[in-house]
Amino acid sequence: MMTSKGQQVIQQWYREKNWEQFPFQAEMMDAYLNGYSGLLNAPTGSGKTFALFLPFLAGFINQHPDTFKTQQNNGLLMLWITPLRALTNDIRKAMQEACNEMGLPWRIMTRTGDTSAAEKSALKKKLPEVLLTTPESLHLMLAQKEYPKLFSQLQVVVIDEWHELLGTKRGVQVELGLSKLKVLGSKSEVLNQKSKDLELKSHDFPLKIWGISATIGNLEQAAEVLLGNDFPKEQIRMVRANLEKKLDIRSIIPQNIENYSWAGHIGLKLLPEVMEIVAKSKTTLIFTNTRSQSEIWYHAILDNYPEYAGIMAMHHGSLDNELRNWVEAALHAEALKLVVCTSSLDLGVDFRPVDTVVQVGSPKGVARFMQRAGRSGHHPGATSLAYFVPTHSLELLEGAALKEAIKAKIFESRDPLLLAMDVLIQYMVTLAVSDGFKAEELFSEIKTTYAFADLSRSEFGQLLDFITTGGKTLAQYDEFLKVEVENGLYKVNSRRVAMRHRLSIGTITSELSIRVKWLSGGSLGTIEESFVSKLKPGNTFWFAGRSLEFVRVKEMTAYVKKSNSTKGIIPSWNGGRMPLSSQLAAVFRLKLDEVAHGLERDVEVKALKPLFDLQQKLSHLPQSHEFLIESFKSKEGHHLLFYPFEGRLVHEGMASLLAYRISKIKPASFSIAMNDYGFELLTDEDIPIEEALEDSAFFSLDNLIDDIQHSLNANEMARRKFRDIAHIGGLVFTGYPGQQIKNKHLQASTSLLFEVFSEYEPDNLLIRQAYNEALAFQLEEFRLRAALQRIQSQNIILKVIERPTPFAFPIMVDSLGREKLTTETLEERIAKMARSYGAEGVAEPAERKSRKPGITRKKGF
DNA sequence: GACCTGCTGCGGCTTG
Repeated sequence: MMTSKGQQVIQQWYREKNWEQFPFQAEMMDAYLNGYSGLLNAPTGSGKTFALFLPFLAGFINQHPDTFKTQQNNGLLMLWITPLRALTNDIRKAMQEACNEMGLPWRIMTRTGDTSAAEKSALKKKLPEVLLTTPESLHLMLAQKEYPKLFSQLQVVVIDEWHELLGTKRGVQVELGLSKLKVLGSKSEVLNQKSKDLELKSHDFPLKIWGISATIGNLEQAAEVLLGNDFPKEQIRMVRANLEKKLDIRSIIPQNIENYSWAGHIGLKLLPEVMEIVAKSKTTLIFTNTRSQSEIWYHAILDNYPEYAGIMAMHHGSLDNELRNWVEAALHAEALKLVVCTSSLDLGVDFRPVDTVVQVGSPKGVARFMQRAGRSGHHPGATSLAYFVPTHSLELLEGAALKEAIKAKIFESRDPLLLAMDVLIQYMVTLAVSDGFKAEELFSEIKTTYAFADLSRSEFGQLLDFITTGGKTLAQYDEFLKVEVENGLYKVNSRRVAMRHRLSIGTITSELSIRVKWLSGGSLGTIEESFVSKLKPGNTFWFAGRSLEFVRVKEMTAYVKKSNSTKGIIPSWNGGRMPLSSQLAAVFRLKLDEVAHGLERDVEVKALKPLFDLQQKLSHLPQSHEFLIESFKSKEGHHLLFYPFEGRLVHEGMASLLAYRISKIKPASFSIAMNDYGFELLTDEDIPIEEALEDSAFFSLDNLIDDIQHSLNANEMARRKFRDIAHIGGLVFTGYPGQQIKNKHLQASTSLLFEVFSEYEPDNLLIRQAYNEALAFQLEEFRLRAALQRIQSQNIILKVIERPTPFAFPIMVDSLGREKLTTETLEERIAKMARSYGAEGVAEPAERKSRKPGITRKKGF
């Protein structure tokens, strides 16, 4: 094959930079120059930015072989979208340097929330050749008058980190944005072709769209979603980097498994073992699952290993940005030996000096663990070293499952969202705010997206009604009449409506948080309203790794001063709940089956032998064709324990469902507890479980939805989902920047809307969406069905047990957490419970306790 | 207002 001028220039420039090291770069160049769009599957640190930027440059040079060094442009040629504004600056710098070195007089700019007003207006006057932006900022651009001009010269759009967006509403927003760019881009290219007679190989979609994605279970589908339904299949390419990353994963095995905790999730008992690893490593990242767990670990290390003061830092999403940036910079500068963090450090730039990663507690998913493990040994060819620290005994088996899954290359999928009406409504108003839209034109554009392929014309009609007249229900309220129709053009004429809309573009909603500031000025981060409300002036709490005395709260800010107290509570945040992924759960069940068959391949399984022996002795070790139920009586009542090993969300739904089905035989009220492995039904009456099991309907899928509606407070679940939907759909205004409307008011108004719709317009599309979201995300209906189906084909083993088994114990401890009034720490209560049940293997508060800091894992006082 | 272990991410500054 002839190499074009563009390729020669690029190759010459890139030669010193190890082009040959990444063979996929050549394949990418070829795909791009031949007019393909598609998906590049490459991890961070593989030069993926250049893999797309350089082919684009080569294409440009080919179009202007003699003049490219002087070629002036009057428009945007490349749009680069990333989910993280922090990434835009690094990418911009790298691109700009490349252009400078090649003598190309180009400007690379960013447009995000961080871009100054001056820069934004500069952008409006003269567009750069390359613009780096976020999905939200793209939509803000679409909300500008005469936005088509911005994109009239556009040749390629790159969606970086597509796997992070796919499966979220931000992803849907990207799909909608692309459907518009495709129309604008193709129109302009047709013009270009006529006037300049460009020689392009493909003409249907001259706008190229490329996604960059880490490995996920559904890459092919990821490409489909990105490109939409109308993209010609023969114009799509998948380029795979196929860079094998060597991983060395080791579980930390508690020395005496019989004395290791059966329950719990903090894992501090293994602190000495972890610190041994830290001491031997150059730089270590300790990943925890929650922000409060990071604080707890940081505090414990500082207390027990004071020599780490100054060379250790913490990083999580509620810490001030300035602090987080400092930590990242210090990591790069190799000034830190240890960072305790959450997944906030998952993203972003690579941390080259890191040689060891420690994961405390189950990462709950294969991909998440891979990504974290990959943070260490960040040189091409280097081996990543990651340790898994179980926080309770049985979790050790997850370590074995993780290794197995990684070996078998099992990855989670990101399921694309369908028919997110709230996002669509927002988009429609966005277009109405700028130049307005024609209904039929827009409908056909929207139909090209994967998300709205099944949108019916009548549903679209309902949405049009909704934004123009408020729909059936809200027609009397001016507040909701946003869009007007003039000669078939849907337009927003009110400046107030337009501005409010621009203020609320985006799909990320969050709880109102309180900023924590020193009395002397300077911000530490944010904590939640509910936590602050429990503080009294003079109280001490630990946050951002410091002991703080609460002074007062004023205008959404909690003022604090330094405290010398070594005791204090640690805030916890209400974040998302991460159930065990279905892929990891499946491998976990596989491991359990091996255990039941007496196979002891893994060190983890060997170590757990005493625990499994006890489980077998007291009850049973289920094989893969068996389903274990344990029945047990105590002074609290009748306990039933079920073990689907399917993740806690599914267990929550299944527990309510089965409780409901039992109560049809004999009325009773149940209390429910669950973890990722199973769930417990507890009632003070005798449960007719044998009778229930004889009925084939017990685990049946028949009447599933109906029974779920009866057994769970489906209304309440939908009402909670509706709150976010109402925000995104623009039904409530969250206030001007800096003066947010009180949470309680918003709560009340979305709740009211939910009721009004439910009563007068039950077929309302947003209400329907709320129920669907509750079913899909809260209940994981799909997994619930699959689990029920599996159980139906299994042999049910019902064991009457004398006392809690190793499987049962952690679940029953879980239910302790819900008791409202107690002054004991969880640890004390576990110990007490262990004594009262005579359960073996439950550690008394260990001898290490004297070294431990005065942390109680309690919320509030 | 509910959650009780629970991550991450963006954007906007003027009307009525």
